[in-house]
Amino acid sequence: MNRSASIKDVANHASVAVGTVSNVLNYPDRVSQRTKDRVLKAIDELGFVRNDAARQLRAGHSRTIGLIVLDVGNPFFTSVVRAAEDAAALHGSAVLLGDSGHDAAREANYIDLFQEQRVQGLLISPVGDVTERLDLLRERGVPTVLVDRLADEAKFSSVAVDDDAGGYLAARHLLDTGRRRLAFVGGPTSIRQVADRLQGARRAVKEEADATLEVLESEGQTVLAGRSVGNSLVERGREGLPDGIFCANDLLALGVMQSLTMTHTFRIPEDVALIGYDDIDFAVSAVVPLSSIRQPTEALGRTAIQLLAEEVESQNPTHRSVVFTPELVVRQSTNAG
Amino acid sequence: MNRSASIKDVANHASVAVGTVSNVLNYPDRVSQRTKDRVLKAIDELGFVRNDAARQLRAGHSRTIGLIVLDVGNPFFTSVVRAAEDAAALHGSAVLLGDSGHDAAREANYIDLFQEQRVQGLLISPVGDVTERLDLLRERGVPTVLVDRLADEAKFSSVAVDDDAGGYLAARHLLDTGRRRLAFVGGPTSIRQVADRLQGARRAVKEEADATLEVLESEGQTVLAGRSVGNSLVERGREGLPDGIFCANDLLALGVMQSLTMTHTFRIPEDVALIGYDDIDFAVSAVVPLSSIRQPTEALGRTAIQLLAEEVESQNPTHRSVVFTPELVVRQSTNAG
DNA sequence: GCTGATCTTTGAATCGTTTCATTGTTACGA
DNA sequence: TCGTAACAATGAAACGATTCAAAGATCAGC
Repeated sequence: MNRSASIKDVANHASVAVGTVSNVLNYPDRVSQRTKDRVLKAIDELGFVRNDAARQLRAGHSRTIGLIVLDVGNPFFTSVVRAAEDAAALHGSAVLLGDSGHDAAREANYIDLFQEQRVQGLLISPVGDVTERLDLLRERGVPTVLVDRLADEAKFSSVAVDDDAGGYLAARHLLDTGRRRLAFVGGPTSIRQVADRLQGARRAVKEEADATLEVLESEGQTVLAGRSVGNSLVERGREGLPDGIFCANDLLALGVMQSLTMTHTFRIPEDVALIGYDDIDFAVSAVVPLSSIRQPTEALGRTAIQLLAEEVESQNPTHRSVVFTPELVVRQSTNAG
Repeated sequence: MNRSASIKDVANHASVAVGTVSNVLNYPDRVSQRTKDRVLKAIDELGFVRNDAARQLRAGHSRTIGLIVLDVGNPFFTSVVRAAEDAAALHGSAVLLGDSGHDAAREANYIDLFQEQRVQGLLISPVGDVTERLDLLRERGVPTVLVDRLADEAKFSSVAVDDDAGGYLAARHLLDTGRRRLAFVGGPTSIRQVADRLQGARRAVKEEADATLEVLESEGQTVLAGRSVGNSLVERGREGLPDGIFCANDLLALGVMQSLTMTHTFRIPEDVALIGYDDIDFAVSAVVPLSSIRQPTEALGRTAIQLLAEEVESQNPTHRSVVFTPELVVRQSTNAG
């Protein structure tokens, strides 16, 4: 590969000054039509592509935003990424995406890389407890917005979804459709999301004097864990069965559904209503389409970019936390009609 | 945010020349311990972070590789991305990830962005037929490797998985376990992957004189499409049923499984064996754990980086195509034992 | 104390773009 | 024809890191 054409080559080829070429690219109105045509022709003939490194060096900052997520494979983050990219594009910025895969070392790598790239700012869904690394960013003056994690407003802006409200929504829906013997499936409760969703469910159940909530702790958040809980329910027989089950995520719910429908002793939703959380793609195509709680991922991504833009523009560092309320999606698994 | 510290600031602060600071960063052995300590202390105190734009401008190229995939949410690509990132890290390069979402405009945006960033090279899983855009890259001399798509070796290197071999593997497995009345579920056959997998299956069936292969075209590649095909099978009753079903992907297979297990008239694998393709996470946690064909995504990502490295280093453009053979994963859905 | 070899450090030049003060050109009314 | 706006085009300086020839320091050996 030959060294690619520079603005100087274009200038020579079009017999103009380098400044003129730059003007064609950045302030086309300042240049006469004749000259513009000549320059554009030269650009085309030489296959000139702007060298962003030089531009950025001169400008002192890039036109990119760093986004580090825990797992790009997770539909939640995929959707956030999409929305962030689109929102950033409106600001004329591009998003550099990093996937930490829940690994602190990878995360640190990306943070360093993005700092060297002089990103305008950073959106990050941090791994574990990373106050040190983040404090360093703050000292360096890199505008940062935490995604899907609440932050000390004195330190960072953040966007998150209210899991307590989501839990309330799910349980309230079960109660509203006449269920009274509720069960919560999820675990371990050391995970904040699980704990919050349970807490929200408890809040709803307290509103009905005759309603109860049983907690069935699961081993993780997988289909298999759900099936295992489901099997233990099946063994109880018809009498002991709850009439409404709220699972901390859709995978668990699908597992529970597998157990209950396999045995054909219980019908969903007639005998037991079932609701999950996250509204993954599979929810709609389950054997019985699964009701769920949908998180406003697009709004999350869009707002994250907006908060970041605010941080970038404002001089004095005032931070905001935006908390979104999730949304109930009713499908057949809770809807006898 | 104050302008961040430059190498010159560090040099002043440590009372050395800028060249010395650069040496500390790039050739620590050339610098005496005393000086190194002073410089490192200054770097620390000033919170200096290399400006990659300046470094890259001087170097003439970046240390990044562009990777554009069709859908980061797709586990196939997620895994390829992981492997590519790890392999690139060994070469001292970072990966810039772009998600085209099957959208040609987004893809074009990323191609332009990455060119302006002067990436060392590009890995791309292109949207549709994009010979024009790619030819432009070739003219510009941007080393490019196609991922998951065979390329004219005169033009590009590429890595791909042999779908014909995968189809053969799946059908051969059904035949090897005694099935003779096979069915292929997939569609539309205009999708290359679907056509190739079918072709491979046909090849295997031809090897057994008494075996037949019926093609059941599906409306797309989703769970619902699979269920719809499954339902039509159930309606046929026991007599007309195939005894081995190969689905062009796991989603279809899960849909077929839903139909067959719901009705409890047919048992998997005793009455019908079922095998999918892709080995998605859900395959193992299906009601009946699903046999599948696993694609060697890690090898794909790793090799793509390697081919790219070859292109970058060699002067004359000789291209290679590497085709991987997928792997059979046997689970309960085809295994009566 | 001197020589020559080895090890350190220096600082100007360079990469490609943008900026902006300056110069050059054009057009038009007086 | 001249003066003067308004508009176009120019090109040197700057951004921050790396490179490398050259200068400076150090030290062993005599």
